[in-house]
Amino acid sequence: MTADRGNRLLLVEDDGKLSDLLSRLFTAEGYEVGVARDGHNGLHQALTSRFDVMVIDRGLPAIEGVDLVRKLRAQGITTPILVLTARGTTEDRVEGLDAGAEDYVVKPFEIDELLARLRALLRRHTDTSTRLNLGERYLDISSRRVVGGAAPIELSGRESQLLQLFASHPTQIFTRDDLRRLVFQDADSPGAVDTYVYYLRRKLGRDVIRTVHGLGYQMGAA
Amino acid sequence: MTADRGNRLLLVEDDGKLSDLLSRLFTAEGYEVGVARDGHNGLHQALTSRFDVMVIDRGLPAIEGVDLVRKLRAQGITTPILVLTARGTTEDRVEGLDAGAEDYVVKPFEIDELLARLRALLRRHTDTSTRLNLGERYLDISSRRVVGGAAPIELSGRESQLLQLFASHPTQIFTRDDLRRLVFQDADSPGAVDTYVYYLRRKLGRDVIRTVHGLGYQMGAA
DNA sequence: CGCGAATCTCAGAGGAACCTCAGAGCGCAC
DNA sequence: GTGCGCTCTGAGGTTCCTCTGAGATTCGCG
Repeated sequence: MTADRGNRLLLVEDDGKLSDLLSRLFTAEGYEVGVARDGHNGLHQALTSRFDVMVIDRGLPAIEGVDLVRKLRAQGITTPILVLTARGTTEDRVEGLDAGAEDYVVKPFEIDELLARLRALLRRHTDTSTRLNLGERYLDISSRRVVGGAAPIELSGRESQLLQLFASHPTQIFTRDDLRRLVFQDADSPGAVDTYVYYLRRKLGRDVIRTVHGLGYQMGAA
Repeated sequence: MTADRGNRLLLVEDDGKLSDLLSRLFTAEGYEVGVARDGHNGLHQALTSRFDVMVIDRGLPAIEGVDLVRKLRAQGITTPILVLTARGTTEDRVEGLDAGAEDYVVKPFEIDELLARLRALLRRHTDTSTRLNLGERYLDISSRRVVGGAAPIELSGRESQLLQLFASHPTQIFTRDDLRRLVFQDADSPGAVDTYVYYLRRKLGRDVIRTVHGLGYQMGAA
């Protein structure tokens, strides 16, 4: 997950100076960068080569940026796309999202923000999905809800973190100490673990988490 | 464009057996079906809720089918209407169409033909570009009004922009920062986001937008 | 069965996040 | 100019989350 060595990035940007700057920046960050100067070329590269993420400028010759996104999505390409958009009207800024882009950055932008968003994009797209199986129900990580019953059940941040851990390692037995270190910030808050197990049980039913007396807790009834 | 989720269909049919059969058929076809057994009820539902298409029988108690169409059109409702009729004379047909119905099917009819005509009706009428689904209601972007409740609710420009963004991405969670960058011009107006969420909730009900504590906001009841 | 240890349950403190709303500033229409 | 509606600010009140701690309950072993 940490190893972002050699993620392949396609940059579609017509402005020479900006293109140059960005491609060097991305390279310095460890990306393998492919550059296209217009929409046609971008489309061609995207269709003939594999990329992990794309950065596309809105104002492009030949094919406009948002159209390019649309065409790519129409071709079934699901690679995450970040759109660079000039500071315009609200519609301008939102249109990229509607076309199927995952994220957008408004120019002029902070370099650090752009890089952070790229990392977030890759991370988000890497971990398989936002859903974790809970038997009958599932946990929607991004919206922190458990869905599948009559009404969705909302979880707090901690509750969600804890449940995530259990759900992604259904057979593992976690000691209180494991959980304290993995989920809870504070070095010494031994009681908090028990409390949150209790909260989850209260919200989701006693069976979600099993107590292994003397050892710790485990995902229940998997 | 994005949301392929169930077109809402209102069926007004007094004959119990036929009503039952049709509503099940439409549901199986993927429509969200509302049923009324007489003209009064049909009128009431059409005025208080939003539908994408209506199927109305001519021979109705209380208010006759064609009269119902006329009343609906008089109320400014432009939802496409398909009329079912037992009689098939030219005059009948003309009367229904004059009243404002879009299409006409004579009983006994072929199921497939009925469905095909419904699809055609929806396709033709899909000026979805100006409409965004809000569950029971919809946002008319061009007039900046939310329609479908008792009385249409007028929104200001900002309110409309914000709601548009939520409505076109019902599952996405937007951070305050996302919203600030996308909807609000000013780089730093962190409080404005909260204020406009508050305005929308005050006008449209608390549930239109969900708070995800510590993360941001999301379209409510998705 | 009886006892200590482990676990469960829950009220509440403290702080962060959020909601509510009055009002100032601005632009536009008359 | 005057009035009105829209946008955004900022302050105060409220709600929610997190974690603590203490009493009640259950567990496992002799």
